[in-house]
Amino acid sequence: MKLLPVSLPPVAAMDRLPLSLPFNASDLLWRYPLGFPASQPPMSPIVDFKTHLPTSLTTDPRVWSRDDVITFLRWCEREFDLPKFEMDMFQMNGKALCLLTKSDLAERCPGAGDVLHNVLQLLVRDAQTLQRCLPSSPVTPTSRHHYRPPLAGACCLTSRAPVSPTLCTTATQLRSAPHPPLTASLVSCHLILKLTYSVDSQSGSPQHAELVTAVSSYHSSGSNSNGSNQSDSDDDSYQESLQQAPPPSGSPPSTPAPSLPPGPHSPGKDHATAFRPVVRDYFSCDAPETNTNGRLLWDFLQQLLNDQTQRYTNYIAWKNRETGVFKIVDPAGLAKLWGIQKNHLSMNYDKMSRALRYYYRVNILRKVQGERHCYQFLRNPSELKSIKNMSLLRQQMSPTRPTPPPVLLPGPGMSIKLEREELDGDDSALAPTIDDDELPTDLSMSPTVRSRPMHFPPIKVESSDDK
DNA sequence: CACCCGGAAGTTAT
DNA sequence: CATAACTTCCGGGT
Repeated sequence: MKLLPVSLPPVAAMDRLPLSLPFNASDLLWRYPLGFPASQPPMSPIVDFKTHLPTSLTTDPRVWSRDDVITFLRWCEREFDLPKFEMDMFQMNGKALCLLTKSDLAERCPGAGDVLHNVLQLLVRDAQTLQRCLPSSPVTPTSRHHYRPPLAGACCLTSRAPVSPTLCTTATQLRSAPHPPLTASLVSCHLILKLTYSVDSQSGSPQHAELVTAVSSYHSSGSNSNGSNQSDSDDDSYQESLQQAPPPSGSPPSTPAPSLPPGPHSPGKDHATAFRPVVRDYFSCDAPETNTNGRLLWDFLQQLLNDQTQRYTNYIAWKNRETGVFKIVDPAGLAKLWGIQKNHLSMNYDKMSRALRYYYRVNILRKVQGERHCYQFLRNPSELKSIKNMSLLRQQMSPTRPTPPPVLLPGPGMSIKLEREELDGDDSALAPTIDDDELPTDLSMSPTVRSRPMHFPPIKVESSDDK
């Protein structure tokens, strides 16, 4: 009997991707999530079973015909060594199948209901996620906008009823077509916001108005986003229209760059066979639960930093990719982008940098001392995602959170900085070697977590290309 | 004055 | 409802 596709994969499978190792020679790939296609991290067991779906089936079970349902059930019998299904009990299309509860399924196929239910749930959830994922720029709103029901008017940008083969074509084209420059992304953002809000009968609401003006405002400020002061007070310059707004300075012309995960997807049946493998190249879409998709700040920064066409180098750029050191070139501009991403339109560098500082305590980031706007990633993206998984797993598997090991608090007069300098030792290491179990992922101010001292002394970085 | 730091409290999505 | 991950504000240091 094969591994059942249950919701929670074994911890060992999730937290030990090859790339999550401490930084040995082969791990220099760690700053290059976009280099993965050549050496993809292995798929999680959850996702893996989908690769074996009959090619005649789309990945979205909700669009299956009756025949598809039968095909799927036959496949499940084989794939999971299930007892033979009574096919008369499944004279329904995929949509109906998906509506069956676990107990419904258990009635229809005793002993296999759970498996069937899990498989279907995973397929549905994945399909839903992929639909939400359509806009691929990191500078687009995530969760709160895309979790709304698909909207006809927005389908070209966000999602569409799952059956459309045209979307499949569109999605493929989107991936292969020249990637829109930032301006286009923001216009898309604007359109998505407008359309999704109008669904809620909120068009014209203060929030709606604010969103639109904020994007416009960003465009107008983009022309002079040279790192100079551009704080909250620029919210009063909304005059420029989106169409007239110039792209951010130095924004390169459109270039092919299907770089920003996740890619668009729809399971149009005719295209499913050819389409499915392509979609899986975007590993961030492989595991919906772990796809932060730019919602988290570190992920957002990584996406900007690793943009294949380097569209965001005027905002943020690697200083040393190997060591994870990067520089925020345009603090105000980057903060704006982050604000748009999170729909916190009064975001500024002060606030964003506070969020960055919270990463210090969990060893995701550290400051490059003496270098303005320079930070260093201490963990690669795959590690961070793995850690996130572990954290989730822990919460789901144990009713009580394990208490962190006792840590000596620095005395009242002792600053953390001093302690860091005293620690010393593994400074020469390219990157820290911490047991994942030690790494807190909770950024909250909980005293149980906060007391952990930093392990790494501040570093100096060669600043040849920086003043 | 612009960073940078971290405490404290609040917010939002999950 | 609990929690994670910020967001917002701020006083203090460089």
